[in-house]
Amino acid sequence: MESTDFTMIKPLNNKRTFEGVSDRLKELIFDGTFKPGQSLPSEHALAQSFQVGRQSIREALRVLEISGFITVRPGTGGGSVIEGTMLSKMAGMFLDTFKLHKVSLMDCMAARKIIEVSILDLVLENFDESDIEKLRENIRCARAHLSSGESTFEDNIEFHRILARSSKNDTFCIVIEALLAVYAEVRSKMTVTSKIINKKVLRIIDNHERLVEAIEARQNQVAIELLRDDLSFSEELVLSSAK
Amino acid sequence: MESTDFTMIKPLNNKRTFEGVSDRLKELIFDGTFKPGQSLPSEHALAQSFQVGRQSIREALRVLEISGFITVRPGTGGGSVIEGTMLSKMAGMFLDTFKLHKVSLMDCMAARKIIEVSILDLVLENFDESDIEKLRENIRCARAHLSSGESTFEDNIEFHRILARSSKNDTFCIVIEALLAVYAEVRSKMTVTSKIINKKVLRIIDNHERLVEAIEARQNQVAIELLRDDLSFSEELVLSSAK
DNA sequence: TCACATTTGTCCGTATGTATC
DNA sequence: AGATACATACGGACAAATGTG
Repeated sequence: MESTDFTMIKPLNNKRTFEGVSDRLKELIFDGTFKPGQSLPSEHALAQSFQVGRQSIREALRVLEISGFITVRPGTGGGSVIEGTMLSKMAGMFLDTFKLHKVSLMDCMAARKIIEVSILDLVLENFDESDIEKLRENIRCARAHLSSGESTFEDNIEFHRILARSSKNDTFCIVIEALLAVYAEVRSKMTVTSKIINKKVLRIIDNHERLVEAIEARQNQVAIELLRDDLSFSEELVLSSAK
Repeated sequence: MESTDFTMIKPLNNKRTFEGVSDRLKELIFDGTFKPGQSLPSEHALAQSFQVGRQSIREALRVLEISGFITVRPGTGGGSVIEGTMLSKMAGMFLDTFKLHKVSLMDCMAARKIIEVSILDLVLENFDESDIEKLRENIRCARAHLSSGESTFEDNIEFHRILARSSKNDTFCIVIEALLAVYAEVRSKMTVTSKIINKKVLRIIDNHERLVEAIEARQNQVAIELLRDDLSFSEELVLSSAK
């Protein structure tokens, strides 16, 4: 300790070093200094800029990585690339929360039913032709996969994603993404004989198609009933397999 | 490299070391090997157990920490304590997602209105006396804070949290927690003159009280209208201040 | 194909801050 | 107050991955 008074150049923040770094980097991403697609400086460069050790930088990057702000790749030209969306990480964390809190599947499916039906109201108010086209494309895709013997699981998930987007409300998109993650996790663990599932899958796709028609024709009540059917069917499927 | 064949003691996983560690620790928390309130072994002990360096352990712990699985405290007897809930971290990440995706406040408040009204249906089916008592206690608390000049902001947030819990559906609790985080963030940035806000706050509390009465009396339609009023009022408040 | 530079991934040794006893 | 145990942080070193000439 020399006599010169080092009146707190850093200790004024009670945060840990890596927290200060990750918070600062978050700010810079939020305010657009670093844009999606761009890369953050290398760990070494960041350590020099922030005047901290590389370990602190790494822990800060770890925070940003699992929060979904960046993806990190090794090697030349690699580094920390700023992501444009946090949706998948967000949904993943939602899933972890469900597991830790041991939320019942029944609760989750019930909530999903209620929320999706609510969303449908918004969809019926706000949809446009391109939404209908995306939904139809999804159905075509699902039929193609079905006939070639591939799984239509992802298509069915995507259908509900597109439906949520058609509401033109981003909040619902995020919420549905999270709920779908739970659904996807459960379904992915289901072992089903393809014979039985084939008939069921066809029913789901046909149901989706009728739903799209009802939406386009603005037959609100019909659409709501069809969506309820669809979700009840998924509910049954999941709850029965989960014993 | 000796001639003895090291047939993959580790490299069989393509994951990074800290990922393997954090995933394994997650499993151990999920399956109840480590229970909430308990502490993980110290970093040094973990490093020895996993046969990896401390830095890898640190990054793994960082992942678990910001995911909400553990909280870390320095000092003797400190360490990594397993948390019982990830709700606040979850809500925080939801907030980050909102910011990064630049979701409009209007969307968020609209979604909240729709979802909370949906929840009210469940509340009216499932509430019991203890829920009513908790809501009343919250209102008493809010009035006390109001008369002593303190902020009733947290009370108002808590009211909606309790309402969500009364639905007995954990999924909605999580979703509402996330939406409330967005609301809280916006409100916390609002600078309001206490004179004006006092009248508004009183109106909110009175409204909450009438809502509780309507729920208890099972006047479903009245309750729904009162909740809509309450949320519309919040919506106005937030949207006007946000320009 | 073969270096070579860059960047992340990992480990070690050491020192410091902090909370508990 | 002192000792202890722990997280926090730094710097150096080397390995592994990846793109470039």
